[in-house]
Amino acid sequence: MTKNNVTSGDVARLAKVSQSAVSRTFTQGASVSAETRERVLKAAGELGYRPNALARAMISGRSRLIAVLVAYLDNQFYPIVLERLSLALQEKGYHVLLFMTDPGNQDSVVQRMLQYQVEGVVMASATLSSNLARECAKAGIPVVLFNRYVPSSPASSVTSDNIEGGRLAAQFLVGGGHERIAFIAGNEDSSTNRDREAGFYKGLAEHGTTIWGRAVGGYTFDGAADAARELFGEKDRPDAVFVANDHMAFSVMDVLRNELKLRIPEDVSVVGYDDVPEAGWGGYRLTTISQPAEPMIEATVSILIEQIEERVVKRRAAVLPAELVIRESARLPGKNKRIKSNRA
Amino acid sequence: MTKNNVTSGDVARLAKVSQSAVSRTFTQGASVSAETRERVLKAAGELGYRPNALARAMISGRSRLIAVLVAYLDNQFYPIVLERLSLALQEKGYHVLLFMTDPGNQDSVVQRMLQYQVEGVVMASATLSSNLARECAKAGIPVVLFNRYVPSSPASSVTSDNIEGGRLAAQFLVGGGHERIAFIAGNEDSSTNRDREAGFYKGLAEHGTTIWGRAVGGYTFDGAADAARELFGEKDRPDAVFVANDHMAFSVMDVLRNELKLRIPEDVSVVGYDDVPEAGWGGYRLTTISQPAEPMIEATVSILIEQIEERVVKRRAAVLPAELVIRESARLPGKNKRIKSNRA
DNA sequence: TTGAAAGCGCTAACAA
DNA sequence: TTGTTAGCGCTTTCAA
Repeated sequence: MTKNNVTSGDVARLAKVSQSAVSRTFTQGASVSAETRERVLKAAGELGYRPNALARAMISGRSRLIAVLVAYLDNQFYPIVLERLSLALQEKGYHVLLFMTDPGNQDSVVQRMLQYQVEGVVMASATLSSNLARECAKAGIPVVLFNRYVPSSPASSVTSDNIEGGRLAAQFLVGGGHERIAFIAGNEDSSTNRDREAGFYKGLAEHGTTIWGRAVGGYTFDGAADAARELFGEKDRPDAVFVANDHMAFSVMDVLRNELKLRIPEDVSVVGYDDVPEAGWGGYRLTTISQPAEPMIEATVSILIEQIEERVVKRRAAVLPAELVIRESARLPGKNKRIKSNRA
Repeated sequence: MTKNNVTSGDVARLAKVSQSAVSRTFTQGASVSAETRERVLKAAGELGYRPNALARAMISGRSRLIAVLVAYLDNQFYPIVLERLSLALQEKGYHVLLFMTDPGNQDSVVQRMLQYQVEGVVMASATLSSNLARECAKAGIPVVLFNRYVPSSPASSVTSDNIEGGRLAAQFLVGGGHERIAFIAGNEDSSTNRDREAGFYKGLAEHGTTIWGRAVGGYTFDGAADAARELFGEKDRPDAVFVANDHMAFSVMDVLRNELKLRIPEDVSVVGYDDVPEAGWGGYRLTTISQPAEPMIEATVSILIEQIEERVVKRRAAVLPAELVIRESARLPGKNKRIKSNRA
């Protein structure tokens, strides 16, 4: 603000055309003659004119702003998603208005993003309050839940096939000859945890076995450490554990190795979920279920843009295939290095 | 947009007051009688009225938007900064417009953020193009460089005391009795690398020694791995290495341990810079120089807000103290567990 | 294709 | 304290 004085009127005066002519040269698909256009561009260049996006948004009803709500960025999955998502949105001419939320401030966040006339919202690593969903629906703004879903809500969702992912983990662990297989849950209210866990149990059942032990880590680093201590503290400990995400799996591995002096995978096999960059690092070499970040982002953007441009908000749910990535934190079933999901 | 029909006019009609009365009840410190205020609030509540931030920004010249430019989010230092920064800004009533930039698209990013009438910009993990600096200066918009600085530019900066941090690393490594001390540089054009390296050499000199070897990792994971191979491939290898940031240090540790079968810290001591969360993880236990993220963010916000509210853009440079955090990746000099910077 | 005119939703003088 | 009035910078009819 402060100083961005140059308006379309100034340009018009210099170019000796009407102000609307200036506006037209700067709007896609408006009819301007080549000559007018050139004069306007020249004048604009001389003055350093830049259309005011706020004014444009007001009159056209299109802010080209997308609210992205994020709750915490310490799980590396989300920074990467945020990076790719911004990039993809930028490419389509939209811009990201970033909000950090926690359950406590979500109502004020909703108000603020709606005041800024955002055209869509994506929620990643954040819990959807029913209030948010309602307000957005009322305003006719599409919202997509990234890596989560709420069946009862009108919000769209994009997830990996968590059920199938859980099943893959079970199949791999059973195949590896493990006999006491445990699970460390994330946040029990989350759809990701529910589905991964359900798929995992289903997979175990398909191979005629069941869960040996279970603890809850709440998707936090410290919570996972406690869960690991609880599960592996006894003499009769599990010989394999499926952890609901990589972020927790690292913490579990730390406890197993450093506190309990167990070897991975000789004493215990560990399988995670997400395939964040650290999973490939030498300190962990974590066998995990990979979430297809890129396709998930593409789906998010296309759902959003479509609903914005067609001006119809309808619930859509994209489920992208997950895939097992074998590294060294779990004993191998055979010699195949990569098992694909059988649901493409 | 689509549907947020309710305007201050609608509220005014229902409350039977003027439209300005409505505006006043929603602006800080405007004079409205308790009665009017109440009637307006009631009507607003019934209609679900929400002031349009865009319209407000236009007329008042205050968008309350801050552009945050980021280049890559795979170094965990930045996601965490982004999280805290958004939170701090949100608390002050500002909002983050996020831009992912690379040297190639920076010009278009500048144009876009200026179109949105941002009131300030912070650049983290991104190189400042002189064009950006110039355009912002012309527009009277304060910019603060986070974790970097450009001496010749009008942009403010917030950094840790990288020179002193480098010195601390040298002192610690020399104290640990190492005799062949090497350095792995980040991006050689960056101020962080220049200062950390200069401080490191200065520290070595103060103890009557000099650098044994040096390689460049470019602040990337793969680049650091190559640098480590280059430096440690020879028979006559270093017995200690200071790596210009943690992100690279992890990669270096992976190469040393897994490829070269060297023990840390028995064969080689490794010291990093940043103290990202992973540095504390069991897989690395990295001794490192901690950047004071919280104070750095506070400084960023206060520089920004002050310049926005006083409407004067002047160059300021905040340098916050760095501190050695001792873990297990480097041999100890004595038995003290924490050496503070001597410049508070 | 062009210009004149209206007006998006709001804040900020100004007078009352 | 209140209402009236004049715009902020732009897009979009509407006639020409």
